[in-house]
Amino acid sequence: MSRRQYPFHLIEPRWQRHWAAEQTFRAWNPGDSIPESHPFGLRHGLAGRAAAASDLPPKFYILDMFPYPSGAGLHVGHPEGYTATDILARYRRAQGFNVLHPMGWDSFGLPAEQYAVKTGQHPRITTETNIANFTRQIQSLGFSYDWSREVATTDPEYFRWTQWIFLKIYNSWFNPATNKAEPIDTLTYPADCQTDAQRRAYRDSKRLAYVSEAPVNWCPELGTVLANEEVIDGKSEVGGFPVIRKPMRQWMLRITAYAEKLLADLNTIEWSDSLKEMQRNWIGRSEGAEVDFQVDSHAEKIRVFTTRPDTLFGATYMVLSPEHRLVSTLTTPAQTAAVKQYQEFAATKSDLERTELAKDKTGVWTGAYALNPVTGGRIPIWIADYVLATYGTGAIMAVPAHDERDFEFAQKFQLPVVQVVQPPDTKTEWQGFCDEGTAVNSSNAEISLDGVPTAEAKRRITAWLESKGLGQKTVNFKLRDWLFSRQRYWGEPFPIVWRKDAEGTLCHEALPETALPLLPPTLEDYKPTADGQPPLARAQDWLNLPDGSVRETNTMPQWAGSCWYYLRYLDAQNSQGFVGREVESYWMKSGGKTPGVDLYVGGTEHAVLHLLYARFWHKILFDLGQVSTAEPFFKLVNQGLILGEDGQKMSKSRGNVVNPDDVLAEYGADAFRLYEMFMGPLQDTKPWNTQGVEGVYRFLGRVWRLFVDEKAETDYEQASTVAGGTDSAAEAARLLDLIRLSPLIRDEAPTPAQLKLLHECIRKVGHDLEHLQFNTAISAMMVFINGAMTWENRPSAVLRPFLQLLAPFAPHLAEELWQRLHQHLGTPVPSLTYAPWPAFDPALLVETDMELPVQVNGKLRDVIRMPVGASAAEIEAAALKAEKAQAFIVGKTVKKVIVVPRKMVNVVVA
RNA sequence: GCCGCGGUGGUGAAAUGGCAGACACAGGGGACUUAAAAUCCCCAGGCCGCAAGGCCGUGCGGGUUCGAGUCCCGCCCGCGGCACCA
Repeated sequence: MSRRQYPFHLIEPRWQRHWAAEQTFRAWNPGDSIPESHPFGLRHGLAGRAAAASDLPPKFYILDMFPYPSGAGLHVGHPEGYTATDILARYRRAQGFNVLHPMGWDSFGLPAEQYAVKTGQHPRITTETNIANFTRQIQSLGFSYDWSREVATTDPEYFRWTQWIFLKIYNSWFNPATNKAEPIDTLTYPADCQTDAQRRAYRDSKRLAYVSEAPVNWCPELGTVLANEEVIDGKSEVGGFPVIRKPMRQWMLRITAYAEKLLADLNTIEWSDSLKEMQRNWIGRSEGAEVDFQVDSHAEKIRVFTTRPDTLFGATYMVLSPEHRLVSTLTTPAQTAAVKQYQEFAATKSDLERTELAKDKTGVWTGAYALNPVTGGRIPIWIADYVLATYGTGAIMAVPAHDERDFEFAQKFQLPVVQVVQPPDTKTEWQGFCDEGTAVNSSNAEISLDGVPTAEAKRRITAWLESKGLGQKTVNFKLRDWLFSRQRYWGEPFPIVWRKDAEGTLCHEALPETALPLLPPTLEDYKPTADGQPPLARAQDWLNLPDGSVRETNTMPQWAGSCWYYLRYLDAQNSQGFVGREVESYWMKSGGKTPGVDLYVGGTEHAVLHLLYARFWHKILFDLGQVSTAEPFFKLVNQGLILGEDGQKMSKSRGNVVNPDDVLAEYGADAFRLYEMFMGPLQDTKPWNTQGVEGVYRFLGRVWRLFVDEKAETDYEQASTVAGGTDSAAEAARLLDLIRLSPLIRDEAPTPAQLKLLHECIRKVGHDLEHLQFNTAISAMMVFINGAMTWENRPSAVLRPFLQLLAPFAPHLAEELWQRLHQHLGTPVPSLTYAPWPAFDPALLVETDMELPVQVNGKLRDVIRMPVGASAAEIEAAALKAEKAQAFIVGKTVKKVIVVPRKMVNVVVA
């Protein structure tokens, strides 16, 4: 361990205690009574009174993605985003905003449960231990969170409202007429719903939370089902275990009802292009048409979805997915055995195998034919697993000439290929041509598309199909409804019971709101039951209610709690509702320009998980009038991954994991914060480099030495060596007392050069903070310090604003020096957090002279000094005489001279 | 395959179309020191040259422009996402 650059180990705990005692970062809600002495109140003239929303300054809501408190503790990736938001939070406070900057715990999750299965220790114990450790680690970094708003998703006082929101969703339906969610009692019933049971069945089929019996993603290793978003390449997102399809009765949330809004509203928010694109791809909107094909010699019709209705004349066969409901009806006796065998073959394939075998097309003919509605031709009906049961109608018309997959299939099974699109470039082979061109061979007695470009041909044929009642324009989405139940113990229990109705049908019923929170039962054993029921089914007393009803034994997925935590922060102590109206409106709506959370920073791993789910819940709550914005997160930034020193992803097995605690012990929180911001742009992936930490640490040391008297520093060094390792607060205070500021620091007028250096720094830091360019802001401060170190006097009027610039980045050091500076000058110490951000004065940057590069034919040849006010003609004349440029000008014809004011001169010669 | 993002010294990186490489790391040299650490000062894109200076240089090839790392066209490579979605 190298010698300490400055006593951060004494300074940092000291200021962390101070902030906690003063409640410095407490954010005030409308109606809150602000204490007499609180620096926010003093700054804004609100001390000692209750501030109405209209009295409070503009709000700024800066949010971090709250962590899952894992047993492994904090990773260096966590503080990257947290530091960025903290810097901005502190900057906005200095600018005068009412800043909300909270932290909490996404604490439901698998590891605590798996630990419980192994050891029998209740997941709550594990979770609390981990939260305590995370809290310690996060607090040691000096982040300016308002801890009074801390939430944990596992807290019954939190999840009672998660359950409450679920009930709101359960008791709503999506009204296509109003295009929004409405309470279920606005539902009107069709005429054939006469009995209570019929009405109930209809109602249950419309709810935004509904029960479905369908093939789901089952992960045997994890012992639970998973949402589509949690399955990657046929494996579980957590753990990478195989996932199979298995029919099960599960709770679903009707996110597909919001597909259009989730897509369209991406245009109203400031997220990165890549993230928006990921959500767009996941939602997967495609426009096309549904077309009905009459089955030959049969009453049935087969409906298909196609994005290329213009190729209808080229449909030479059809394919149903093996699970399609008509397969058994259509199959001829001769083909029955083969079809059955293929269905079984397809059913046993896992998702993983399905993807791996994607190359090789398989399928079986059903023996049946359909009629092409435009050509009238008899076309064979096949089943094949390249057609997915879950997309479109689960059936396609195959146009082998102009679809790659159909072409492959047709080749393999020798099915006819008919050209109906002519490529724009006549040299292009038409077979397998899938782009847009011109329709050919596409006419019958009633309609002709021949010679019509693809886009127009789509319109014409769709209109024709509609007029004939054979089909219609349709939009399809890849997005599937959200599988919302898990076979877990450590999650929110559903506030649902099951009861048999008069006819003996098992029906679900919501618990009343007064029954919330519904706590999970205490268990001895957290494993699923022997017959495969979720762990909650073990608790017989909890499960069976006196009135004969039985509780739902599934729990909600981990994503439930994170769907709305940013709303709970607004009003974390509210026991009457999930968030108060006025409070919600103040933080989410007021302020005009940026509705919702003003800045949200987190990793990219939640692109189609948390970030999609939370938008969905928010939109339901918006429709139901519970929140005042359509989108929760206005601006979102993804921090880049921090790699190990070897440039590889950090992992235990590689042994390249950097532990924040170690960095903190050696360099302190301020250096750690500064380094994570100095590494490179926030959004970039970048490798860790411990020597880079040394670099910013040295910079902080130079800041310290700019302020501190050398002699006092030596005295302190000796005393602290004698004192050894005692870390008591009293001892720390005694040692710090030995520190005196440099006598060079005086209350005297700064020189123009000193002011210029300062204001260049103010300008650059302010600009860079607005653009989240922390790395260049830090280098600007380094430039200032490198210059200031050479000064023979150190005017306080320059050092004071510098400390304000430094404060968001290295708050502990800045606070210490700020306090000392004021004491040194014998003035009262104002709050650094709420001191108004230094104003930038452009007038101080104006120079009398400037350096002007002289180019000849675009190449730099000389640099001339000119007065700032020089005219273009004067500059031109001087440039033509520039000594070093002469060699390139003399003897040539000057064709043109370009003078860019204050930038450069370019002499064009020939 | 499709979509998105990127490619600049030994390394992390800077550069509203206007002096490429700020700031830092690693490196080299020096001061201080009995010595080391720490600190302070200097050098540092490549090639040629004793030097002055010159030539080359932002993945590759073209183009626009007085001027391109930056804009346009066509490639190559890397990273991330999606992937039989009809």
